[in-house]
Amino acid sequence: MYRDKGCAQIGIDDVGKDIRLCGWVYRNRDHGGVIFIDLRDRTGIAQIVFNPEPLLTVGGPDTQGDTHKTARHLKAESVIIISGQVCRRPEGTENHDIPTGMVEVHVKSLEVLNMSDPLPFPIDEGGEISETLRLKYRYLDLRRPEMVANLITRYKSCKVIRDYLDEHGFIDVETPVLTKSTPEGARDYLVPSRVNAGAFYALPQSPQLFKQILMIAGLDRYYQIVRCFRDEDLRADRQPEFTQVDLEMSFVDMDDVIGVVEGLLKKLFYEIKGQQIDTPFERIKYKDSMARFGNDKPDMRFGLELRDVSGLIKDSTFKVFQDAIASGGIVKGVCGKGMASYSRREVDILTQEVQAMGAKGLAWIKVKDAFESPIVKFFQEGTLREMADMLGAQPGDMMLFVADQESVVNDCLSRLRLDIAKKNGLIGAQDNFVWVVDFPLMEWVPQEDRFAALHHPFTSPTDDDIKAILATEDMNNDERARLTSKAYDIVLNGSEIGGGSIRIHRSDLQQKVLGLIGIKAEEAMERFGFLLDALKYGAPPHGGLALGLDRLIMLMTGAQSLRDVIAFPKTQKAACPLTSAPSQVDKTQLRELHIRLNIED
RNA sequence: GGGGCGGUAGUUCAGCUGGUCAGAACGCUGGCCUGUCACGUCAGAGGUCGCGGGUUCGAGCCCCGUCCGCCCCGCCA
Repeated sequence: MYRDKGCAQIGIDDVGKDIRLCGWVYRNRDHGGVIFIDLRDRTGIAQIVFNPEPLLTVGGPDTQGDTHKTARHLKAESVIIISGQVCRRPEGTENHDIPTGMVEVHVKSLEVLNMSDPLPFPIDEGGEISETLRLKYRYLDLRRPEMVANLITRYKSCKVIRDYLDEHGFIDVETPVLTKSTPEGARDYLVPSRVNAGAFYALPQSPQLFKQILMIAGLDRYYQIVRCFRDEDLRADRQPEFTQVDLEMSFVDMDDVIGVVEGLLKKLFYEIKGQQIDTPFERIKYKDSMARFGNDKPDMRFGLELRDVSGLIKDSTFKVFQDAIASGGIVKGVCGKGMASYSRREVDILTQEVQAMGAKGLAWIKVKDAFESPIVKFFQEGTLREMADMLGAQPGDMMLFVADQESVVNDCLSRLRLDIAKKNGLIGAQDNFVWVVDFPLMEWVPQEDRFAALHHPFTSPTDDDIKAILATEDMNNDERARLTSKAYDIVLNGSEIGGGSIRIHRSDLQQKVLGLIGIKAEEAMERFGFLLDALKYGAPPHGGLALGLDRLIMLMTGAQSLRDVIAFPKTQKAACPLTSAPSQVDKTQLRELHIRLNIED
């Protein structure tokens, strides 16, 4: 062993002991005589001291002189090993900002294990560094204490999760990374097969089908902390490869899965953040979430709920609202808390924002002593008062309305609602977990001119809907749109952190549901016939859920980006600045894979 | 695929209406300093203004194209 302890593991109990430490030179303070160096490793920082005169307790003044000279010229991030005596710091020189601030090590010998070149960017400051540079020199970036802390939080969270699931009878089973293209869902990452000319593996978007197969195999309870891949464009909270806490259980219904996951999150937040969260979590129906918050991941830490005023304004003479309703749309509003003082210009900016989301415009009515707006003349005084009541608007607020098709209205107002809350500091400090339940089974996708599964094609309908589906030959569009699934999403502070469902475990029902979303029997057999076959041989009722680990850790650490909780993340173009992946490959490799490139200029 | 913002010293940035605009801070190099902890202090070095083209007497600044990064829409649970 090179060392006796980690840098931050020395303390008042070690005073008087001789000790060896290794680490990186974090900061070097040369006072001409005495030299202080902050020595850093994963555990933290220790102050080591070089005195110009040899300590009385040790011999060799000549070596001491050399040591002092070497210490003076140590460059930042050089790796050194020292031995010396742990001493209590002199009265008045303690540093209460660091855990080891009561002590310091008086160095007797110093060896430079590896001198560092000048750094491409400073790692000892809080200042923002270009992310490309950070990713290119990720090994330096990861030395920063906050990055170390994030990775440690991530590791500890995984350990808590594994321990919890182990205690609840789950076993970790690995599933293939080279697998088959997934039905529905996102674009697959493909891997060409050398030995099967023209054939491709796909990287899994999730182990969905495998975990169902494991249930059919009788594994009873499975989990995996597993890498998943989706070849879609990125966002701050989206990476091309990401990690899921994937779990599946047999002989369960929705409440069982929800119970296990609530227990998991409760334990996780307690162990990692010391935070007590109350279970069971609130549940909200999809339909209600859309109505009250305009999306299926409601941030319920604040009010400002959306209200449908279509009924109220029936008799108004405001043509914009009338036209929207006449063409099948609705009018909804949200309360702009404290925004009655907004200037024309500020309102214009809001208008542009909703227009960017697809709305034709934004109607506003300021609530002051009277109602103020170019459009008040179209409404009865009583109607205006009722609007204000519905929206909870007080004097000083501004009512904001969008009139359009329901989806556009919800889209615009849900974002507007979040904006208003952020700008006005209305977001409560208490974490809010909520289950969104009763999702539609399928939805109409205009671009593809068909229905598609909202969750995925293996999601079970509710018991009533199962009966209805099995009892009829076919269903019309209205009937299909009304089907409800046993799917559930877990939402934390307006971010979806996971989702799952009870699966279909009967072959006949699965066939019918596939039919309803327009997947033909032949196509189904070709793409996931193995699952359909498996359902015929004694598949137990089962269901599960997957948590997005990266996003969860991001929320728990307060990181601004997923990239800050992933050791080696990719840029928005899915590139890795450290390794320069993806990159071109040798022609020979392509030939072996039976691939010829066809790149347009 | 579309929209927005950005790219100037090793780093973070400033650079006005095109004309002392090649600048600051930190870092780096060398010196001084025995109790600092973002030590202090003196001196010095350091630039293809992302890249290509254009307008102009003159471009870091204006125009066109392009590359890269970030945020958002589409896409994606």
